[in-house]
Amino acid sequence: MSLPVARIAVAAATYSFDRPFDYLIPDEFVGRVRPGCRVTVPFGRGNRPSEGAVLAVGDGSQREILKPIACVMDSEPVLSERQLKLALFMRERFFCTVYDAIKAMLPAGLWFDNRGNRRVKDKTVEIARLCVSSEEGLRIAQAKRLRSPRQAELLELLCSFEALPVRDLLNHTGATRAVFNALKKAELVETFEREVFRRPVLSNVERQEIPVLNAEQQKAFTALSALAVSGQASAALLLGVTGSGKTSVYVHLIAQQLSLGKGVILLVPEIALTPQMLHTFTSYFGDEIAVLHSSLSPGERYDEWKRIRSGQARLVIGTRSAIFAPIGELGLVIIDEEQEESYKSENNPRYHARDVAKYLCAKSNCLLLLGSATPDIATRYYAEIGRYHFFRLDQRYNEQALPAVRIVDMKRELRRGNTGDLSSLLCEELRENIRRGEQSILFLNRRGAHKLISCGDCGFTYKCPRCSVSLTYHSSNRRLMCHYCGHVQWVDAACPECGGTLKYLGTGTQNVEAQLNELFPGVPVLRMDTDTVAPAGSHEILFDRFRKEKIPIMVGTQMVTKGLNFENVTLVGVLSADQSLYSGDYRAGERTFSLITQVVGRSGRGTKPGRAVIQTFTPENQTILQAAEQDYDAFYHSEIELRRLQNAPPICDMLSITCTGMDEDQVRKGIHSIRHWLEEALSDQRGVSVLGPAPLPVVKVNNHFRYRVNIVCQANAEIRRLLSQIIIECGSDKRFKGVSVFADSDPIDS
DNA sequence: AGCACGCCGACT
DNA sequence: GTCGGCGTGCTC
Repeated sequence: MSLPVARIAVAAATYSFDRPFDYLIPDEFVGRVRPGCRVTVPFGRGNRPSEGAVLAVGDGSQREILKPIACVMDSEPVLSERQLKLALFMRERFFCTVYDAIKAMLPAGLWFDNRGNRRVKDKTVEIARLCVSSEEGLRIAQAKRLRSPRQAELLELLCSFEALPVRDLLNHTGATRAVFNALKKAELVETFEREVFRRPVLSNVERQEIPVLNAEQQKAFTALSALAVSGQASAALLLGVTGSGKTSVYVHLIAQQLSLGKGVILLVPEIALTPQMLHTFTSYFGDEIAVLHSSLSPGERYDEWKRIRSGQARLVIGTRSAIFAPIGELGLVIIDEEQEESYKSENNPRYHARDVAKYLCAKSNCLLLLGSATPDIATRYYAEIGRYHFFRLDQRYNEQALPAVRIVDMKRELRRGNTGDLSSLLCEELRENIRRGEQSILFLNRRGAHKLISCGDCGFTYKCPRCSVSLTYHSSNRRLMCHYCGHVQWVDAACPECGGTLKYLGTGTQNVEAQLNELFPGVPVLRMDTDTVAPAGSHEILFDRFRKEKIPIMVGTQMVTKGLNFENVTLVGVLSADQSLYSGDYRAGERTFSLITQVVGRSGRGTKPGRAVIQTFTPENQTILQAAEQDYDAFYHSEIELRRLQNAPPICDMLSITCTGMDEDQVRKGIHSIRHWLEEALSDQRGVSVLGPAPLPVVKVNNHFRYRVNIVCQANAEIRRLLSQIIIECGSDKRFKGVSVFADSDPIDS
């Protein structure tokens, strides 16, 4: 005698004991409990109820004493077999529980509140329909005309349609609900509920033919489409300079997959998901599109998810988590601007959408297309060594001149007695722009919250003797520190190279605003930084004001680098190009390059030519020169050499273990013992080195201190298992009380 | 994590 | 005698 048993991933399990648990399927649930359904089960000694997801169903022997499933949350599976496998993969890859992975895959609207109601209800409309034939209906309407003209009118209208939403019916006739109810009572009409979707996308967009490709685009498309229809898994990089029309190639590939009956996911960074962009895609693909991004309401998100799952929408456009869209038969995944850091999740599960996409494309035997003008160094490297196919679009059509870029040596400014943040050249240019009624954007590079120390005379900066990354200054202990290996040293009284004065760099937007007010009294300045854009969506309002009110100057951090086109902006100033260059991270150069190229690209988007001024203490720095020239190829080649020297990704992989907790001392002790474990376990491994521990660039967040060790290695299953084991052991070690531990691959410092 | 079980000290 | 302190171990 065997019993029906379900294997379940339980929400209450923590990473240290996350494994499938077997539960009995009670008779009344047999058939309803299927893989991919969520259930609730009693868990632990106290049998407290916990959510879970059914991974498999099967038979168990009777001898086992299993607890029974308490209830079934879904009448239909909400996860496909593929998604269940993906969740298991994510556990191995991203050091999270299976249920963590599952939660990331499903829309929040699928959960219940504490009263047991679904938080987001299926939205329906009430539809009216005739109970009699339309001829019959018209006759009755005629007969009723004198006695009840409103009813007659309503009835007549309904006769010319099959069925009509009650609301529309009443709106058109101006009748009240009572009139309609009378008809219903007379059994002339009936109503039923029809499910509708809350669509975030604009409907009534005029359809448009997909764009014609030029010769270069056509060549890339031909090669890519051959890969896409080959029935084999592949990955490709499409390196297309700005204005080369990558999107047109995407559109053709998408159209091809849709015509083959396959689904497509197009991932974009948050900022790229603008109404204009959606409008364009809607004009090509109409209702086939579903949109998924963070500012949808739970209802909208849930409905888009259902439209995808039912196959009504087969083109998904969305941000990071859209990679989990429940597409039946996946034919293609495109990641646009693939170097964007927003594709990596900063909290549990710490997945990178690109890794998930790789997995899915491999399992679905389809093409993963990574597109960018400035790809991630790692992606470009893989393309270069043949791991990815590599295609380029080098022609810029609708030719727009690149902004004229000038680099200002801030050391010289300092020598000339200008101690402010604005060079004399930039001031002149600003004045000129104000005079002409054109707008300017000043970008303040504040990446890396800590200060950088640089020589005001020769531009010297401190480098770690072991890691060849810059050291950052910690005002708390007044020492320099390396964020990879934890190396610490004192600051010299004078520049060790030339004996000049050491300068502490790092300014805020308020500071710059004050300087601008002094220089240009009465000229309005708009400030954009994390402080001024606290409420969600408010930066759109600020951008809008900037555009409409033609405010002469905008000063901002990160968010001004991306975003929309401002026709009237003809001057861009980068105030502290160095700041991110010496942030003490192996990605510093990459980040600086893309930051500068992006911000320079904000200038001269309209008909007037643009100018850019880059202020730096190291005007001879190669990365800054390459960014000013917008020479991505040159940058790639020098950067990859540097990575080779540093033995940094993509030459090697980087894994990390991080400890966080309220008690800094405990966290430090914890991370040190982790370092010792790692060293011991990896001592016999060649080509593996353990760096750190070191504090994160911002050591304390929400009263939690954060310290990290980095493991430079060739990441394989064995090393991942070791990390997993270490995290698990920390969970049951009393020295780690109050300290939480997590692992991450290729962490982004923040 | 969260809960029960168990083995010691203070107390009506 | 027992009530409750926290340390220990397990979760189908």
